[in-house]
Amino acid sequence: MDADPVFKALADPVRRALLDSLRERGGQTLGELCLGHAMSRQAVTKHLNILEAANLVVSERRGRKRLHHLNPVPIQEIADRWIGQFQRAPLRALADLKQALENSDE
Amino acid sequence: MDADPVFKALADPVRRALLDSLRERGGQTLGELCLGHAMSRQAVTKHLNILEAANLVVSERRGRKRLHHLNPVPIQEIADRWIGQFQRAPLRALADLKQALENSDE
DNA sequence: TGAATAGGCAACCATATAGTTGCATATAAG
DNA sequence: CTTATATGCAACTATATGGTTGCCTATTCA
Repeated sequence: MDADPVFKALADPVRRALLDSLRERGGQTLGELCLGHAMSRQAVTKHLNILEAANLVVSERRGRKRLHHLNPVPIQEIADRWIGQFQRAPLRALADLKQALENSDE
Repeated sequence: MDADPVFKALADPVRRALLDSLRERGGQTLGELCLGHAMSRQAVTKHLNILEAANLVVSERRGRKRLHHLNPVPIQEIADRWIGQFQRAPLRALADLKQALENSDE
Protein backbone atom coordinates (compact mmCIF):
# COMPACT_ATOMS: atom_id res chain seq x y z
CA MET A 1 0.00 0.00 0.00
CA ASP A 2 1.14 3.53 -0.75
CA ALA A 3 0.08 5.60 2.22
CA ASP A 4 0.81 8.96 0.62
CA PRO A 5 -2.44 9.33 -1.38
CA VAL A 6 -4.35 8.40 1.78
CA PHE A 7 -2.62 11.07 3.88
CA LYS A 8 -3.13 13.62 1.11
CA ALA A 9 -6.80 12.67 0.77
CA LEU A 10 -7.30 13.10 4.51
CA ALA A 11 -5.67 16.54 4.48
CA ASP A 12 -8.82 18.32 3.25
CA PRO A 13 -11.71 19.07 5.62
CA VAL A 14 -14.29 18.64 2.85
CA ARG A 15 -13.02 15.15 2.13
CA ARG A 16 -12.99 14.25 5.82
CA ALA A 17 -16.59 15.44 6.03
CA LEU A 18 -17.48 13.26 3.03
CA LEU A 19 -15.92 10.24 4.73
CA ASP A 20 -17.86 11.08 7.89
CA SER A 21 -21.06 11.25 5.89
CA LEU A 22 -20.40 7.90 4.23
CA ARG A 23 -19.50 6.37 7.57
CA GLU A 24 -22.90 7.49 8.88
CA ARG A 25 -24.74 6.23 5.83
CA GLY A 26 -23.26 4.23 2.99
CA GLY A 27 -24.58 4.10 -0.57
CA GLN A 28 -25.20 7.82 -0.97
CA THR A 29 -25.40 9.30 -4.44
CA LEU A 30 -23.33 12.22 -5.65
CA GLY A 31 -26.34 14.51 -5.33
CA GLU A 32 -26.93 13.44 -1.73
CA LEU A 33 -23.28 13.99 -0.84
CA CYS A 34 -23.47 17.49 -2.33
CA LEU A 35 -26.16 18.57 0.15
CA GLY A 36 -24.66 20.51 3.01
CA HIS A 37 -21.58 21.52 1.04
CA ALA A 38 -21.56 25.09 -0.27
CA MET A 39 -19.83 24.20 -3.50
CA SER A 40 -20.64 22.96 -6.96
CA ARG A 41 -21.39 19.33 -7.77
CA GLN A 42 -18.24 19.18 -9.86
CA ALA A 43 -16.10 20.27 -6.92
CA VAL A 44 -17.55 17.43 -4.85
CA THR A 45 -16.91 15.04 -7.74
CA LYS A 46 -13.26 16.01 -7.70
CA HIS A 47 -13.01 15.35 -3.98
CA LEU A 48 -14.69 11.97 -4.42
CA ASN A 49 -12.26 11.10 -7.21
CA ILE A 50 -9.36 11.83 -4.88
CA LEU A 51 -10.94 9.67 -2.19
CA GLU A 52 -11.43 6.86 -4.72
CA ALA A 53 -7.83 7.14 -5.91
CA ALA A 54 -6.78 6.67 -2.29
CA ASN A 55 -9.12 3.67 -2.08
CA LEU A 56 -10.99 5.32 0.79
CA VAL A 57 -14.22 5.33 -1.20
CA VAL A 58 -15.62 2.75 -3.61
CA SER A 59 -18.43 3.65 -5.98
CA GLU A 60 -20.74 1.66 -8.20
CA ARG A 61 -22.86 2.84 -11.11
CA ARG A 62 -26.55 2.05 -10.61
CA GLY A 63 -28.52 3.18 -13.61
CA ARG A 64 -28.04 6.91 -13.84
CA LYS A 65 -26.95 7.10 -10.21
CA ARG A 66 -23.57 6.48 -8.67
CA LEU A 67 -23.60 5.07 -5.17
CA HIS A 68 -20.64 5.64 -2.87
CA HIS A 69 -19.36 3.52 -0.03
CA LEU A 70 -16.67 4.04 2.58
CA ASN A 71 -13.74 1.64 2.55
CA PRO A 72 -12.24 1.79 6.05
CA VAL A 73 -9.24 -0.44 5.26
CA PRO A 74 -6.68 2.25 4.34
CA ILE A 75 -7.45 4.20 7.51
CA GLN A 76 -6.98 1.05 9.55
CA GLU A 77 -3.67 0.36 7.86
CA ILE A 78 -2.39 3.85 8.57
CA ALA A 79 -3.49 3.56 12.16
CA ASP A 80 -1.74 0.20 12.53
CA ARG A 81 1.46 0.75 10.59
CA TRP A 82 2.16 4.43 11.01
CA ILE A 83 0.34 5.93 13.97
CA GLY A 84 1.05 2.81 15.98
CA GLN A 85 4.75 3.60 15.83
CA PHE A 86 4.12 6.93 17.49
CA GLN A 87 1.83 5.44 20.09
CA ARG A 88 4.32 2.77 21.08
CA ALA A 89 6.93 5.29 22.16
CA PRO A 90 4.89 8.25 23.36
CA LEU A 91 6.16 8.20 26.93
CA ARG A 92 9.79 8.43 25.89
CA ALA A 93 9.04 11.28 23.48
CA LEU A 94 7.13 13.16 26.14
CA ALA A 95 9.92 12.57 28.65
CA ASP A 96 12.46 13.93 26.14
CA LEU A 97 10.25 16.91 25.59
CA LYS A 98 9.73 17.60 29.27
CA GLN A 99 13.43 17.30 30.01
CA ALA A 100 14.30 19.58 27.12
CA LEU A 101 11.91 22.24 28.37
CA GLU A 102 13.26 22.00 31.92
CA ASN A 103 16.88 22.19 30.80
CA SER A 104 16.17 25.26 28.73
CA ASP A 105 16.08 27.31 31.94
CA GLU A 106 19.70 26.63 32.83
CA MET B 1 -7.66 21.24 19.36
CA ASP B 2 -7.93 22.06 15.67
CA ALA B 3 -7.11 18.86 13.84
CA ASP B 4 -6.86 20.46 10.41
CA PRO B 5 -3.27 21.78 10.69
CA VAL B 6 -2.23 18.35 11.97
CA PHE B 7 -3.79 16.52 9.02
CA LYS B 8 -2.25 19.04 6.62
CA ALA B 9 1.15 18.70 8.27
CA LEU B 10 0.98 14.92 7.95
CA ALA B 11 0.09 15.15 4.25
CA ASP B 12 3.69 15.67 3.12
CA PRO B 13 6.16 12.75 2.97
CA VAL B 14 9.12 15.00 3.90
CA ARG B 15 7.35 16.09 7.07
CA ARG B 16 6.42 12.50 7.96
CA ALA B 17 10.08 11.57 7.50
CA LEU B 18 11.09 14.42 9.81
CA LEU B 19 8.69 13.17 12.45
CA ASP B 20 10.09 9.66 12.03
CA SER B 21 13.59 11.00 12.49
CA LEU B 22 12.63 12.89 15.65
CA ARG B 23 10.83 9.83 16.97
CA GLU B 24 14.07 7.86 16.53
CA ARG B 25 16.18 10.57 18.15
CA GLY B 26 14.91 13.71 19.82
CA GLY B 27 16.83 16.94 20.20
CA GLN B 28 18.24 17.09 16.68
CA THR B 29 19.39 20.39 15.26
CA LEU B 30 18.20 21.87 12.01
CA GLY B 31 21.48 20.87 10.34
CA GLU B 32 21.14 17.27 11.51
CA LEU B 33 17.58 17.08 10.26
CA CYS B 34 18.73 18.36 6.87
CA LEU B 35 21.05 15.39 6.35
CA GLY B 36 19.41 12.79 4.17
CA HIS B 37 17.04 15.27 2.56
CA ALA B 38 17.99 16.42 -0.92
CA MET B 39 16.79 19.96 -0.40
CA SER B 40 17.99 23.25 0.99
CA ARG B 41 18.15 24.05 4.68
CA GLN B 42 15.49 26.70 4.17
CA ALA B 43 13.09 24.19 2.68
CA VAL B 44 13.51 21.99 5.75
CA THR B 45 12.98 25.05 7.95
CA LYS B 46 9.64 25.66 6.26
CA HIS B 47 8.57 22.07 6.88
CA LEU B 48 9.61 22.32 10.52
CA ASN B 49 7.65 25.55 10.89
CA ILE B 50 4.54 23.78 9.60
CA LEU B 51 5.12 20.93 12.03
CA GLU B 52 5.54 23.43 14.88
CA ALA B 53 2.38 25.27 13.89
CA ALA B 54 0.56 21.94 14.14
CA ASN B 55 2.20 21.41 17.55
CA LEU B 56 3.75 18.16 16.32
CA VAL B 57 7.26 19.50 16.94
CA VAL B 58 8.57 21.70 19.73
CA SER B 59 11.91 23.45 19.41
CA GLU B 60 14.19 25.28 21.82
CA ARG B 61 17.02 27.67 21.08
CA ARG B 62 20.32 26.50 22.57
CA GLY B 63 23.04 29.01 21.84
CA ARG B 64 23.31 29.21 18.10
CA LYS B 65 21.61 25.84 17.71
CA ARG B 66 17.94 24.99 17.66
CA LEU B 67 17.00 21.61 19.06
CA HIS B 68 13.81 19.91 17.91
CA HIS B 69 11.60 17.45 19.73
CA LEU B 70 8.62 15.38 18.68
CA ASN B 71 5.34 16.06 20.45
CA PRO B 72 3.25 12.91 20.00
CA VAL B 73 0.10 14.34 21.60
CA PRO B 74 -1.66 15.63 18.45
CA ILE B 75 -1.17 12.29 16.69
CA GLN B 76 -2.61 10.52 19.70
CA GLU B 77 -5.59 12.82 19.72
CA ILE B 78 -6.28 12.25 16.04
CA ALA B 79 -5.99 8.53 16.55
CA ASP B 80 -8.37 8.63 19.49
CA ARG B 81 -10.97 11.11 18.33
CA TRP B 82 -11.01 10.71 14.58
CA ILE B 83 -9.57 7.40 13.46
CA GLY B 84 -11.25 5.69 16.40
CA GLN B 85 -14.63 6.52 14.86
CA PHE B 86 -13.69 4.64 11.72
CA GLN B 87 -12.26 1.70 13.63
CA ARG B 88 -15.35 1.29 15.77
CA ALA B 89 -17.60 0.62 12.79
CA PRO B 90 -15.28 -1.07 10.29
CA LEU B 91 -17.22 -4.32 10.14
CA ARG B 92 -20.45 -2.59 9.26
CA ALA B 93 -18.77 -0.50 6.58
CA LEU B 94 -17.10 -3.53 5.08
CA ALA B 95 -20.39 -5.44 5.16
CA ASP B 96 -22.12 -2.54 3.38
CA LEU B 97 -19.35 -2.52 0.82
CA LYS B 98 -19.46 -6.28 0.25
CA GLN B 99 -23.22 -6.26 -0.11
CA ALA B 100 -23.09 -3.36 -2.54
CA LEU B 101 -20.55 -5.12 -4.72
CA GLU B 102 -22.59 -8.33 -4.71
CA ASN B 103 -25.82 -6.56 -5.58
CA SER B 104 -24.17 -4.81 -8.48
CA ASP B 105 -24.31 -8.08 -10.45
CA GLU B 106 -28.09 -8.30 -10.45
C1' DT C 1 39.16 40.38 17.25
C1' DG C 2 38.16 37.71 13.25
C1' DA C 3 36.66 33.61 10.88
C1' DA C 4 33.69 29.77 10.83
C1' DT C 5 29.28 27.88 12.17
C1' DA C 6 24.16 27.65 12.85
C1' DG C 7 20.34 29.57 11.79
C1' DG C 8 16.63 33.41 10.25
C1' DC C 9 14.29 36.40 6.79
C1' DA C 10 12.42 37.79 2.45
C1' DA C 11 11.73 37.72 -2.38
C1' DC C 12 10.93 34.98 -6.12
C1' DC C 13 9.33 30.92 -9.15
C1' DA C 14 6.93 26.69 -10.78
C1' DT C 15 3.55 23.57 -10.01
C1' DA C 16 -0.39 21.65 -7.49
C1' DT C 17 -4.80 22.34 -5.65
C1' DA C 18 -9.56 23.72 -5.18
C1' DG C 19 -12.83 25.92 -7.13
C1' DT C 20 -15.66 27.68 -11.17
C1' DT C 21 -18.56 27.48 -15.70
C1' DG C 22 -20.36 25.43 -19.86
C1' DC C 23 -21.65 21.68 -22.33
C1' DA C 24 -22.31 16.59 -23.25
C1' DT C 25 -24.14 12.03 -22.15
C1' DA C 26 -27.03 8.48 -20.33
C1' DT C 27 -31.00 6.81 -17.91
C1' DA C 28 -35.82 7.40 -16.05
C1' DA C 29 -40.40 9.03 -16.29
C1' DG C 30 -44.53 10.80 -18.48
C1' DC D 1 -40.62 10.43 -28.04
C1' DT D 2 -39.69 14.01 -25.16
C1' DT D 3 -38.34 15.90 -20.98
C1' DA D 4 -36.27 15.91 -16.63
C1' DT D 5 -32.70 13.89 -13.84
C1' DA D 6 -28.01 12.35 -12.51
C1' DT D 7 -23.70 12.41 -13.70
C1' DG D 8 -19.32 13.06 -16.72
C1' DC D 9 -15.81 15.86 -19.17
C1' DA D 10 -12.91 19.79 -20.24
C1' DA D 11 -11.23 24.37 -20.01
C1' DC D 12 -10.21 28.07 -17.19
C1' DT D 13 -8.86 30.84 -12.81
C1' DA D 14 -7.02 32.04 -8.35
C1' DT D 15 -4.57 30.77 -4.57
C1' DA D 16 -1.66 27.54 -1.88
C1' DT D 17 2.36 24.90 -1.69
C1' DG D 18 7.12 23.50 -2.01
C1' DG D 19 11.15 24.78 -3.53
C1' DT D 20 15.03 28.06 -4.69
C1' DT D 21 18.57 31.95 -3.97
C1' DG D 22 20.71 35.83 -1.65
C1' DC D 23 21.73 38.11 2.26
C1' DC D 24 21.60 39.06 7.34
C1' DT D 25 22.23 37.92 12.40
C1' DA D 26 24.00 35.60 16.27
C1' DT D 27 27.13 32.45 18.51
C1' DT D 28 31.38 29.85 19.00
C1' DC D 29 36.21 29.24 18.73
C1' DA D 30 41.11 30.01 17.30
